Amino acid sequence: MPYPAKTDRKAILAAALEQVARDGLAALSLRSVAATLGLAPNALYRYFADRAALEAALAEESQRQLFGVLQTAVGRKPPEAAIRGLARAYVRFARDKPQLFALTLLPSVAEAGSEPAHIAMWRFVQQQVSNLYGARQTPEAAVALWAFLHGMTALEAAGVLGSQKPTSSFEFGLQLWIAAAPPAIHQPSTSRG
Amino acid sequence: MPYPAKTDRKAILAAALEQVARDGLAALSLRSVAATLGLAPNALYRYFADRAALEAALAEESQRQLFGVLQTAVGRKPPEAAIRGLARAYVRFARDKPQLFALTLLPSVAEAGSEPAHIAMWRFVQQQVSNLYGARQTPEAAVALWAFLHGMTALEAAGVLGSQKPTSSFEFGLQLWIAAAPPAIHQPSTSRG
DNA sequence: GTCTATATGCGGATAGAC
DNA sequence: GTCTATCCGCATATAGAC
Repeated sequence: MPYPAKTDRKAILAAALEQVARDGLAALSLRSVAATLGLAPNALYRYFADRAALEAALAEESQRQLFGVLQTAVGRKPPEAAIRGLARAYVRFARDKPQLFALTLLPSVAEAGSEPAHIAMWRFVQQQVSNLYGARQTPEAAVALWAFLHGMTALEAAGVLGSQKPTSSFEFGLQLWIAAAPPAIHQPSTSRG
Repeated sequence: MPYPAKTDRKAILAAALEQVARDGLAALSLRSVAATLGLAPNALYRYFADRAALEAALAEESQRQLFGVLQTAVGRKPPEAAIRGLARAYVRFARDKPQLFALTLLPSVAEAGSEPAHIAMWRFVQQQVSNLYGARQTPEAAVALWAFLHGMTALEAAGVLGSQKPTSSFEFGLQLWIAAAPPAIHQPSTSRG
């Protein structure tokens, strides 16, 4: 083999993800990724059809990472604590890795045979919400919670809050959402039946 | 004068805004704007230092437009109806002009001597919220509402809601937020004291 | 079948002529 | 204030070395 593989999907994704986390998706260039890996400027086209394909793979990876963070934050906590942990982890992820977080809502492409991360993540979130809200209002409540959390990250990232402390608004909205949960379902701590 | 002025800031902004509304900010090119105006590729640099300056001016304009829409939606409605109208208008603006709306949270630069649109808009929103919530919790409540609305637009635009109807979640979250307003202040319809 | 070399087109930005 | 000319960086695409 005169030209053994110098790289693979995994290495490319790792290098690209590092650059995105540092400079943002818009600043990403296939050339710089190739350079990092010691390759010709366009060697990556063998692994990704075009820039869009690479971006989709990066989006998938960002969603996997966010999902992992949320799972860790929830752990085996009872419903309300689980939601609080999840909410805090979501906002923190967005704050700590803003460039990565921006990929979270982009169209993604999972590797063949594996479930897209955003599907599994959304199912997970809905499960946590249903533990607190019951099945009836879960879809609406879950979307509303997600929207609130995502909006908070967007406002904070945009810097439009100015002197306004994000934390107090975060607590305000989250408390408001939790307080609206049906009290009957609020009691049992986990869904073990 | 061998080279009389063929254009001005206003004409450039109008042409650029039209292209942004159609194809998005990322697809905007100074060249295409110049071509639309019948100018050399770099003639715009006389009016804007660089692309970023043009983008900031476009952001300012988008914020002015959004502010106008919100003002119209509120009109002289009583507090709760004003909030509902404002919320609906915000989401509708984002849905109808997504590319323009995306400029709304970008750093903007107002023309010399005039107040930045986002400042005036935020003051306006807080006034509407205070009519319903009273002064005490207004800052937190206003940010929480804005975050929820913005998040809804982001989720809808990203297409992550799938079969989930956005409207029901919108109503759910909005109702939840309104119901949390202090009932004592909920009564008087306007602040005329 | 992976990599290199190369050509083309597009966009941002600057220098200097008029 | 506009023009021509030019440089740079990036993405796409193809031909050819090995």
